[in-house]
Amino acid sequence: MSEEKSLNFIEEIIENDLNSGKYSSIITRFPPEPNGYLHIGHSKSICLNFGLALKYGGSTNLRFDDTNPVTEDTEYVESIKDDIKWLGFNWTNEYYASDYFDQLYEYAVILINKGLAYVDDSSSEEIAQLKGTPTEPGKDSIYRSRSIEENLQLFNEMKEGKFKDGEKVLRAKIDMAHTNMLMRDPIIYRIKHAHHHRTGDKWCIYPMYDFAHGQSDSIEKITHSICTLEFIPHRELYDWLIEHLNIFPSHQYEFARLNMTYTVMSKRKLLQLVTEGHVSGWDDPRMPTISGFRRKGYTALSIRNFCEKIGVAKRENLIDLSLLEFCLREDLNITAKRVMAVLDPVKLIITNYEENKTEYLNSENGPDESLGSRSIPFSKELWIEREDFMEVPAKKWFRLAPGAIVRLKSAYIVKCESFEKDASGNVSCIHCSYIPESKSGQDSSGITVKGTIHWVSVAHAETAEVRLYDRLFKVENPSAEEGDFKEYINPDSLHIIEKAYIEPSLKNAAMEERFQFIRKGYFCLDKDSNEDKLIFNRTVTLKDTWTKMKD
RNA sequence: UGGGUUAUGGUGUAACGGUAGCACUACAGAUUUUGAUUCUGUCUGUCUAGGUUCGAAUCCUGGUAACCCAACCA
Repeated sequence: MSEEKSLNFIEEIIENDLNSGKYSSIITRFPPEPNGYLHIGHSKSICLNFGLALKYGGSTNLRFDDTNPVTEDTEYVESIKDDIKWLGFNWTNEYYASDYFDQLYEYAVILINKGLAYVDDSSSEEIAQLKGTPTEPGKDSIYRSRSIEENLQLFNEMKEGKFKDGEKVLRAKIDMAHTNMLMRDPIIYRIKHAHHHRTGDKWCIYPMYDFAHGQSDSIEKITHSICTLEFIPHRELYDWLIEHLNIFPSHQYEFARLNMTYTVMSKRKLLQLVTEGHVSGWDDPRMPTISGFRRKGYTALSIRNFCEKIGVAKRENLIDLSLLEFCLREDLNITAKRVMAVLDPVKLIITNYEENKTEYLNSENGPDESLGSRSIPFSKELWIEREDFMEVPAKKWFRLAPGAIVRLKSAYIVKCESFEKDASGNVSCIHCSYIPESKSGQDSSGITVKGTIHWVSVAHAETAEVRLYDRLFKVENPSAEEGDFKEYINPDSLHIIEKAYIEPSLKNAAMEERFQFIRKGYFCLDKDSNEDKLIFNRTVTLKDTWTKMKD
C-alpha cells in the first residue's frame, strides 16, 4: 500500500462538496490584476487553483481583475499569460472582469431598485469621517435616504459622464454600525475618467473590487473561489451581494499567502525596486518574480514542486529560501549538463607535457548516462581556479599546494612542483608535472588523490561574462524590520565576472539549456547574450560544505 | 478599548480523542574522478494555566501572542 497523502483543508472541503453531491465538478479561477508581474507568491495560488481542478477533474479560468484602469496595462496581461504558460498550466477560459461591465452595471441597478444602493455626493474625506473606526460605529450619510428614482437617475448620469472624478459614488446600503468595516455601506462604483486598456473610453464609472469579484465568480459559476487571508473580511460582503442579487452562489475560501526569506513579496514594493532602479527590471534575476526566477535559470518543475512542498494552510508563514533552492537543485542535478568553466583563473603549466600537443579527452555530461559525453581539449597550459591553490595549505586541504597532488577532472593526476608570484605578491603561475599513466578512464598509476579540480585549456578556451547573484536583502524578513525595507537591500547582490574561461563546447549553448559548471554551481545563458558575447547567469550555487567548514 | 483569523522543532506541514510523523535546514559518518550527488545517523516541537477523560496537540474554560480590517486599490 502506498502511503496516503493527507489533504489540505481546501481539498477536504472540495472532497466533501463532491461526495455530498453539492457539486458534480469544480471550477476554480486565477484572478490577477494586470498591474504588475507575477511573483513566486502567485505561483502558490496558480499551482493551487490549477492543481485542484486537475486533481478533481474540473476547470480553471484565467480572469484578469481589471477594474482599475489607471494602474493596469496590457504589458502586464501579456507577461502574466506568459508566466502561467511557462509554469505549465493551461486555462480553460480567458476572461476579464471588464467583460462583465455591462452586467455589473445591471446588477448595480438591481440593487438600487431594491433600495440597497444609493448615490453619495460626499467627498472621500467625508465618507472616511462618517465611516467611524473599528471601535466606534459610523454614521449615516445625508444622501443615504435618497429615493430609488433619484438614485437611478444619478447613477445613470454618473455613467453618462455628467460628473467629475470623485464627485459621486454608488454605495451599497448595508449598516453603518456594522462591526465589519467593509459592511459600512461600501463604495461599489466610482467615477474615473480614464482610458481602460480593454474597454477604452466606453466607461467612466468602474466597479470596485468587491462589486466585481464575487459577481464575476458567480457569472463564471466558480464553485471554489480561493484567495488569500486578507480577504476574509470581504467574504461577508461577497456573500451579501450574491444573496441580494440572487445569483449563482460561489464561495470564497482563504489560505495564507507565501512569504519567503530574504525577499519581499508585495507588488507595491517590487514596483518600487523596479522604478527606483534597485534592479534592472521586473525580470531582473534577483527579483522574486516568476520572470526573474525564469531568467535566472529556475525550472518550472522546481517551482511547482516547491509549491507542492510548502503546503496550504491558514497560518502566517515565512518559508526558507533554502527549500526553494533545494527543489531547484533536486531538478537541475538530474537534468543539467556538466561542463567546465574557470571563473577566477590562474595559469597552470604542465612542465613534462609536450609543447603544442592537444589531446581530446572524453568526459561524461552528467551522472545519468542518458546525458551522453563529449570530448574536451587538453594541453600543456591550463586555466584553473585561483581558489584551488593554497601556498600554505589549510587543515584538511584536498586541493593544490606546493608538493600536493590532485586530479584534473577527466584528465590526469598532477603534482605541484613550484609556483611564481607577480610583483604584488599574487600567485601568477603554477608549475606541475603530470603522471601519464593516470589518464582518466585508463588509470594504471595506482595513485589515489583526495581532490579533483576543474580546468580549461588556455589555447582552446572561450570567454564569457558570468553574473553571480546573491540574495537581494541582507535580512530574513525585510518587511518586518524597522524603517524602510530598502535600507536592507544587499549591496553585493550582483557580482559580474567580465571574463571567465569556458570550455569550447559552451560556445554552442542554447538559451533553454541548463549547465552545471562543475564545482561552481548551475548556470544558464542570459537573454542579454549575443553571438559575440556569451553571458551566463548563476542560477544557484552548489551546496558547499567546504567553505562552511572553514568558518 | 470593536470585529475577524491563527498558534505543533530553526522553517514549513501532518496527526480529525489512542505511538507527535514527513520535508527543508543544521550537525556527524560512509561512498565519491564535482568538498556536489547518493546513503546512514543525530539534535530540536504541541503558546500558557486550569478542567473533562482510562487516555488530550485534538474537547471545554480563562489567559497570552501574532496577523488582518477605518483606499473612490486589488
